Amino acid sequence: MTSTLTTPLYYVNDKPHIGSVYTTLAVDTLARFKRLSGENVVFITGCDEHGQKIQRTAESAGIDPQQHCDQISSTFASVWSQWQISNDRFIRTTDPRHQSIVEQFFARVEANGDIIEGRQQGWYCVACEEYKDDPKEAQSPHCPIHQKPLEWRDEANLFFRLSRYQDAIEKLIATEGFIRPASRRKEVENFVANGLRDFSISRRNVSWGLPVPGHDGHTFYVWFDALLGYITALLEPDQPATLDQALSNGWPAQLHVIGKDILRFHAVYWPAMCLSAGIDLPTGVFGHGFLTREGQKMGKSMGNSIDPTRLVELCGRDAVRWYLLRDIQFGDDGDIQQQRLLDLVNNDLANTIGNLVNRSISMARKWFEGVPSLPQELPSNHPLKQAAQAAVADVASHYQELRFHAVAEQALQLAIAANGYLSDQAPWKAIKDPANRDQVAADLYAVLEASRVVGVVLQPLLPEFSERLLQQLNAPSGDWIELLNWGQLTPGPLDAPSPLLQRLELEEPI
RNA sequence: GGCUCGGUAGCUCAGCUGGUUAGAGCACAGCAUUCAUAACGCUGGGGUCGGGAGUUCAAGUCUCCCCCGAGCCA
Repeated sequence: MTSTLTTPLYYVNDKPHIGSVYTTLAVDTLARFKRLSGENVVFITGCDEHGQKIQRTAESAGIDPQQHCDQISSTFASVWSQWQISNDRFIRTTDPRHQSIVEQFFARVEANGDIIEGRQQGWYCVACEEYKDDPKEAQSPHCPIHQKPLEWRDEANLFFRLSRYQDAIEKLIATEGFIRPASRRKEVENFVANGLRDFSISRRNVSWGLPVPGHDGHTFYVWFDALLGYITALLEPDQPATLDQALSNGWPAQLHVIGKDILRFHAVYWPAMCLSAGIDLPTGVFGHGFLTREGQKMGKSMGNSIDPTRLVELCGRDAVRWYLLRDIQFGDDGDIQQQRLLDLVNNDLANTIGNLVNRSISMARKWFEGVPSLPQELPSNHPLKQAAQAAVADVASHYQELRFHAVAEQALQLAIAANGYLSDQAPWKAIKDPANRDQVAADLYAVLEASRVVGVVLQPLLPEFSERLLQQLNAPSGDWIELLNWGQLTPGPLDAPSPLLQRLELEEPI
């Protein structure tokens, strides 16, 4: 059983922005969780490279569209590597194998009687690659999203008979858990309830796209082609580009994680296409929220975009992952505030968790040369054992449901409990009387063990930070689920600790 | 215009089916402490719960109207 997880295939219109990083970090965390839990994961990301918008962008830059795509998609690839994203695949829709998959898929849909010729008239936004609903007689209408003039189109196109799938789609989106978060389901339901209309899947006069077999002059509408990238991506590098081969490698996708703006494509159009082609439906779609920055939309025109590369250089991977996934409930919109980023990273990671590990190891080394051996087993109602059990409870389902903030909160609570326990027990005082040595040993063991559990819980979320933490504790490795259980640190020497995370100090804006 | 979701301390947000003096974290102030990354711990100030009306013994929590913000559809 393979868990196929996807980010969107990012449009190569421009370099990666923080929003793409956000989505990708979330899927990365989920993928890491699943791998640690023993699942076989295919984590797919990549780029969507066709369409008139790309064609025009390349033209205006005076380069060949392919060259443009090569440039931008290589930027995406290098950003993901910079962020140490654990994707298994990086698919580009200009991959020659993709064309073959699209053709086979289209043939099935056409054979099923779902392709008809029709005429599409209306105002079109090239930037959205979408027809808008402005009335025919509108005078120079503009796209509300892009603020650009709409173009009048009147062309014969191929249509996909989406309307035939009204009932099936209604049933699908009513399925518990198919659309997450649940709060976004209503929106799609309303849209579907208004009646599904056939939509055009081809364009004329767009050369930068895949030609539609048997229909001269048509290229596939970029969305039709792009969604199929999820399937092409399943092909191993050396496998023949057949639809059946790809599908056997992990289809259906378990979850498509996307921004809320493209929920409809994934929750309605895409499943209908799959139904038509007779292939299994993805089991879930998660539409997350949008990020603003200091209360403002980000964008080139605003001049307040966040460059992922600069961000990671200034703050580091751990800090950004922590901030984005712990402070913003995944699914909701969020606002990136620099001061808050600094406060949370410094408080939570450097002070609360980092310093906990640092002080605990220092004491353990000073008085016991490392993890103390226990004179007798800790009582089963030990406060830190209980705190650890609370921290671990539901951790798997929190990850499974993409409640990353809840995971973070639970880990943090355990670290806070451990710090509090140290204050209560004050081993630095107790140790002054040799009669207390056993008690101090037990206390330090408990605190070190609690720290270990914090590290294990956070592994999918903060892979590098957790790795350093567990290494400093000389913690055992093994089955992740097992490692969540209390009491696995073995007595033995420890090396001198070094801070897990330096406090961030930023003079300049990110 | 129809619909959806929000509006709770300076900032992020919790507050389930209505029930004692409305909570947490951050920020801020003070105390304490030295094992530790000027870290940890404790205490405190701070909110007419968007506005108004209503239902109720009792409303942040229910109903209606209005205002503001985000979004989907037309």
